[in-house]
Amino acid sequence: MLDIQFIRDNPEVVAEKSRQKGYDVDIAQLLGFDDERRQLLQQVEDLRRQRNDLSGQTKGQKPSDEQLAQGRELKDKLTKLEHQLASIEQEFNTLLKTVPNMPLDDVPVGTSEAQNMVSKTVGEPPKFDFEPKNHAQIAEAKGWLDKERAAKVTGSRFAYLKGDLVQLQFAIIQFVMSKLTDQAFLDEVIKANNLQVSNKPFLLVLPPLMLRTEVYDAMDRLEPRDDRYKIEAEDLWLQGSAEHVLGSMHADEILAEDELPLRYLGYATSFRREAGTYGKDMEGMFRMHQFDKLEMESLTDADHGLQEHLLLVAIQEKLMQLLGIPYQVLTKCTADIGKPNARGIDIEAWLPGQGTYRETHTADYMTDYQARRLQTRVRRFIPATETDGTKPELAIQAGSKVQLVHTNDATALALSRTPIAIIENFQTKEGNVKVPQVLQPFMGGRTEI
RNA sequence: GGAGAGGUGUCCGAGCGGUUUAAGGAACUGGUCUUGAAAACCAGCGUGCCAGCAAUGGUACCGUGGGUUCGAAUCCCACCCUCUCCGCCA
Repeated sequence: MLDIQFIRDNPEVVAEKSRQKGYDVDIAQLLGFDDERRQLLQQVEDLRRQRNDLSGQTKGQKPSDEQLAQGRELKDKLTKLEHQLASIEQEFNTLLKTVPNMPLDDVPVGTSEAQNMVSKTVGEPPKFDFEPKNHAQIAEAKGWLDKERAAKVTGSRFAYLKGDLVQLQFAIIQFVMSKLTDQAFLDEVIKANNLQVSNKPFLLVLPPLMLRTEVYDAMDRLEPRDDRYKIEAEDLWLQGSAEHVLGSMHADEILAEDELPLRYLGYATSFRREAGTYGKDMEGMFRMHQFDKLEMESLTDADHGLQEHLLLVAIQEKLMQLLGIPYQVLTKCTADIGKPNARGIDIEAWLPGQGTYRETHTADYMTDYQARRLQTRVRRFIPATETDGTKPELAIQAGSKVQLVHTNDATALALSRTPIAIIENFQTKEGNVKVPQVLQPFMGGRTEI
């Protein structure tokens, strides 16, 4: 949710930037509700003050008939006004929630994903002296992927993964966990990219895979609900990405400043209905209803949010480089970053089987937009300042202020799509797959599968 | 699933119709003392919203939502969650 004060102060900016993201929000109507609401609120608070005054007078003694009558009258007026206030507040809040986060200035303006900008290309697509196969052909020939039987049990977009592919998946998990929990690795990434961030390692988390409606909605990731799985008879949804359950972990908390940044590396199976993608990417395991993912989630204070975002992208890139997968970095345009996003980056891996780059990672920076509804805050210290003594009234006493945190999430590595990239880029003429060197220690030293 | 207990500020914890503008403690911040630190002592210290340039004032918040009352953290109802015991279970 956006700050109403910001909207009051910058109505044109909000209207324009919302439009850039593809949201048509009636800011004038929103501000009208806001005015109405504030006027009512003042009347209600005045009546409450009168009630409190009266209650203070009769404290410890029986109220007179006159006081009782007065109290009843106040109560009637209040009840009426409070109902009016509640209904206008509901309209106000509903409309306020529809206002998207403001994109940062460096986000390219665009009307569709076609305007996303390739900001960087790393690695050369491999050259083959044979016709490269796609991952489905290789995996099915190897017996690694069985979708036919999965269709029998669960329907389309599910698969049984078997054998070496499973081992490869767990090797990737081990590899990523070993890097992100290693301070030396973070130091290296921070230094190479000239970032001003903490080198605190990530904490491994196995989160719950379901969450309640209220929490999901507060994360602003519940919509479109068509793409979510609802648990029947429970107020629970299957999470679509570990950030949904990781980011909401600290809802309604006021964190201590020295706890930040909070960095989590969550491993979770993610569930997506893939509504509206019928017939798209049906081959292999590119687009599944369920896939495993390692996800980074960071909570920082407002001053470190953007640097943290850049760190997460740098980590994504470094992992891809270590694996040796060619990729490009996409700066997403205003139309393609999500509603709560201020900035969004995608990484796309080169897939020789498709002869194109395809999305394997996302990095989202939400500023304080998610935190406002989650009510995840940090108590920050304001150090005392002294003057030279000539104007002691200018000295500021030490104190603290409570601020919303900034949230960041980013794919560390998505299973299924990263194995696809490995299978296709490292395939041999014989239909085998060379194991990237960094994964070999986690594959029992095997160099080819 | 059955029975019982409970959800209060950053944390612990008292309060169970009107001296609560939420006791007390811890943590934290500043100070005194000290060579320095610890301890001790003194002082400060919740969050949101509304008005205001500000100082400040008002109001709300004691799991959530309703209700009773002149007045609710306190009473009633519903729901959510946690803990203990029993049962079931990987």
